[in-house]
Amino acid sequence: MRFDLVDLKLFLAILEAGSITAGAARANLALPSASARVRGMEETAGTPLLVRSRAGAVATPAGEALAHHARLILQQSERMRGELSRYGRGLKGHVRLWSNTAAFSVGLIGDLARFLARHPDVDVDLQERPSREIAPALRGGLIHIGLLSDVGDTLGLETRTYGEDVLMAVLPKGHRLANTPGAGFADVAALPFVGLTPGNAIHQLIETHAVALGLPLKYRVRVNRIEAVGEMVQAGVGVSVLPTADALRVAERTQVEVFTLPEAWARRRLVVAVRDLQALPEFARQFLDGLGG
Amino acid sequence: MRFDLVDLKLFLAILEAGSITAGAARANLALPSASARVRGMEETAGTPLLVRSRAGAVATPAGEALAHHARLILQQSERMRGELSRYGRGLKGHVRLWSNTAAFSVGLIGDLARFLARHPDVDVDLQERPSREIAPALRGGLIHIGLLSDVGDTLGLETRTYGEDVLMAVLPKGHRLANTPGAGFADVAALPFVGLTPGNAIHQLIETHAVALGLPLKYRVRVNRIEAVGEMVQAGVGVSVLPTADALRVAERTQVEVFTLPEAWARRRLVVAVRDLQALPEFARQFLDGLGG
DNA sequence: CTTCATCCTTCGGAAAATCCGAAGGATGAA
DNA sequence: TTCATCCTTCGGATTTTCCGAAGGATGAAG
Repeated sequence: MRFDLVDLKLFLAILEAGSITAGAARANLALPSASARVRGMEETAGTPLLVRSRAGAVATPAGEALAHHARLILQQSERMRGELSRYGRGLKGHVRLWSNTAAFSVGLIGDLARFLARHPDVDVDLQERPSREIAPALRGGLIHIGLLSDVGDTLGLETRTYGEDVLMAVLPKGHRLANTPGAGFADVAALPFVGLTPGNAIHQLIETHAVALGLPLKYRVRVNRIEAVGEMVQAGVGVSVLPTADALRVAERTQVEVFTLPEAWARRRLVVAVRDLQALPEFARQFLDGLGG
Repeated sequence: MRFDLVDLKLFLAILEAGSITAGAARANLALPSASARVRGMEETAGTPLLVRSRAGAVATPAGEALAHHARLILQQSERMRGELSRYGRGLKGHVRLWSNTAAFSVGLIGDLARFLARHPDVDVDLQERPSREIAPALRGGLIHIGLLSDVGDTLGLETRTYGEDVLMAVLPKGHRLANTPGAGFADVAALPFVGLTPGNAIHQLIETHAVALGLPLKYRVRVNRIEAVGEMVQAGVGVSVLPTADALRVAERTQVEVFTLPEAWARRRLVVAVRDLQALPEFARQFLDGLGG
């Protein structure tokens, strides 16, 4: 079969080294073998892949395309090797899990850590994906479990509520707002603000609503670690807004006040979904049991 | 080298067929060859991959993991073959492009169609990704061009403005709001609404701001094609909100009124980014020239 | 213009991997 | 007990792959 993994590895080695000669050496092949392999690939593709010159070889556009895919394939193959070798050393299973961003803030990390501690012989492959990609992946059998927002299309999947993503305000200790009945986002947004770095989904949600209220947030500082938010607020730099789980953790470690935002947009239902509970492997079901426990 | 493509194909064939015997036949191999390959894979992995029984063979958890990766690898390899065969038939280049959702509404599809028509010998691989994934992919050389929101991290990339994603209101012909100076989203959100299907990013943005205004949208109907929105509005079902490009196209084909929403959140700047303009292949630069032209 | 170094290709035989048919268990149903 | 089905093992044949040696091609150096 043409385009075996040796072919792909060799081709990348040639591009990196700049010549077939040097690439062959890197791939532990004799020069004639490398040359023959390249010729074979070019015959199969029906187009030149390398431009040979006095100084060496560079890729044609077709060669670039080949290299692009070769990198992806070899990377995937490397990941596979790694996983399988762990099975050889006693691993019992691999839970494949996709989650939207929100679920990370609702205790997923905690559940995950607890599960991994209790089941040292089960690995978890967790990836963050938009909700709308998760349902098709479940249907196609690509993953075992999905955590997604319930506004998406979950037809034909088995689901149960995982949690709610509710935002909380974080204030310096003793701040008057903490004991003000009826306080809401508008009150918080009017104060100096400790923000997360742009691109963060929660940040964007908050920003959006602040602008909608005609209250553009007054950022004193922007940080990219949740813990840093707590320290900044504690120091009196400003106030902030975090998902419940993060806010409570921050409240444990630093001297701050928190309260739940009453606005409807601060609350989103998250569901855990599987294609077929019966068909789920044992280890995946164990993981499911630990979710939200 | 262990785990060549024949191995992977064979393994999937065995799982589908339910036995090594039948899988070997599907993979055009004699039974002993298949058996030897499976044994070789198991030795390399250091763990059983199949449970043999009287009735056939089923995968162990390790085997499931292998199958998972095998599917991905073979799929990628198939895509590579397809691309390369097109080069054999005269293809000159392949532009790899990731875009966030918003850019689809700002004429990207039009630019794309125009480019493909003018350059029949260049293909475009367009994928929709969140903005925050695009910059790293550019830096890593995974893609040629990225279209993303400028709130993200574009440090070290060459960028220029591509367009703005501005939302417009869509109203039935002759609706009074169309000629009301100072009309805004609050006026529109108070009317019966023609919505897009949940999960759509624009839909979520609109929903968010409606709730923030204390005006939960009154959906008469939800559709998933832009054209259908125009027909619904024309029929007097309700009003809607669409990106400028879509709104104008709808206005051409159906009898509706449109006006731009004045709110700040309805306006987002989009940029086109590359890692290094100099190093860009010729065909990718041509594509770049056509963007926003 | 000649020489030389570098890079690639071609050729032929050796080594290795792969394949297949035949024969030999193992296992559960009849 | 017999039989059918599925898997494994064995030995030889075939095919693939590899490498060293020899042979262009090309541009730089003398």
